[in-house]
Amino acid sequence: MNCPVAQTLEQIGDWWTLLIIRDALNGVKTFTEFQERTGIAKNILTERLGTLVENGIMVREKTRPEVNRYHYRLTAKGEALLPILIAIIQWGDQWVYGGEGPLRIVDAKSKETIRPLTIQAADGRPLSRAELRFHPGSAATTTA
Amino acid sequence: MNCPVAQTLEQIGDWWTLLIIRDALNGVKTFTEFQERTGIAKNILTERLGTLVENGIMVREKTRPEVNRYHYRLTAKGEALLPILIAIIQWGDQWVYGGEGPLRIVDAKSKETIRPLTIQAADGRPLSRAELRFHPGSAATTTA
DNA sequence: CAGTATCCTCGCAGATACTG
DNA sequence: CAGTATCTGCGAGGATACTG
Repeated sequence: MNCPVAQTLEQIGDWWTLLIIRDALNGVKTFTEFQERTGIAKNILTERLGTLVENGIMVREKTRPEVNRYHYRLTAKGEALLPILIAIIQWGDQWVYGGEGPLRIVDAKSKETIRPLTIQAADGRPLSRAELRFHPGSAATTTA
Repeated sequence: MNCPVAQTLEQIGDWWTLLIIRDALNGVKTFTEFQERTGIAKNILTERLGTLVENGIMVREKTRPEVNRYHYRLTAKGEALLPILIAIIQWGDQWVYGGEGPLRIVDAKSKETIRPLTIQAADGRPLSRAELRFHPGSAATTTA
């Protein structure tokens, strides 16, 4: 499917994959720590991490040259997933937890909760749903 | 899992579900049109639409009182998924298509492409990844 | 610790046929 | 048109045991 939604889902659309990325953004680095936090089976975790590395979303690095310990770290492509995660967290917080969710994302300095993501025109003006269009083809996002 | 990411994925984390929402945001309304656009099997589509309605993301309405034709429409909860979709589209466009993707999201008035989503502090100042913290527990997004 | 290597199952997706 | 109903498979995901 020639659609950025489908293509993105191809790389991160899997349940476990997004949870791995969530944990990575929270500073998790090692295989075992990912495994304990997500509760995923080891073979599945191996495969998911492998795919993430293949897709250039994470890299696998030795912690020290002579020991078999590894860190998984997000690449720039992986870090760029942050807005997706934020959007997901904010939606879940509002619509599942009614604004009282267990997780806040805060400004490190002021400790204040960050704003809901807003959609902005090229000049910075906020746009509502109705002011947006998908191109090309008003109802032709999709497929081929 | 008591985590807004997991909870959100519970409701929209499925491959087909997000594609349905993508199409709904593009104005698709009827069962058959969803089916043709996504290529999903009918029984699966039935189930997915049913779940979306159960979860309050879409509603099913008769087009006219006496005929068995229906429209599926996004609720406010469903429309609120827009930032997630936008974030996904923008990521796919940049990191899969290298900025030359097949889909642009434009300001209906000016026809200009909208900005990449930015993360903002309470005062509107844009925040980088490093300036964010997840609370509570620096590395404790997660679970229970 | 950081994985492989197997085995097993069950549930989801697909296909097809049918209905108001 | 807008679905239900049924069958069927296959493959992702889990559990467990093993390894450098």
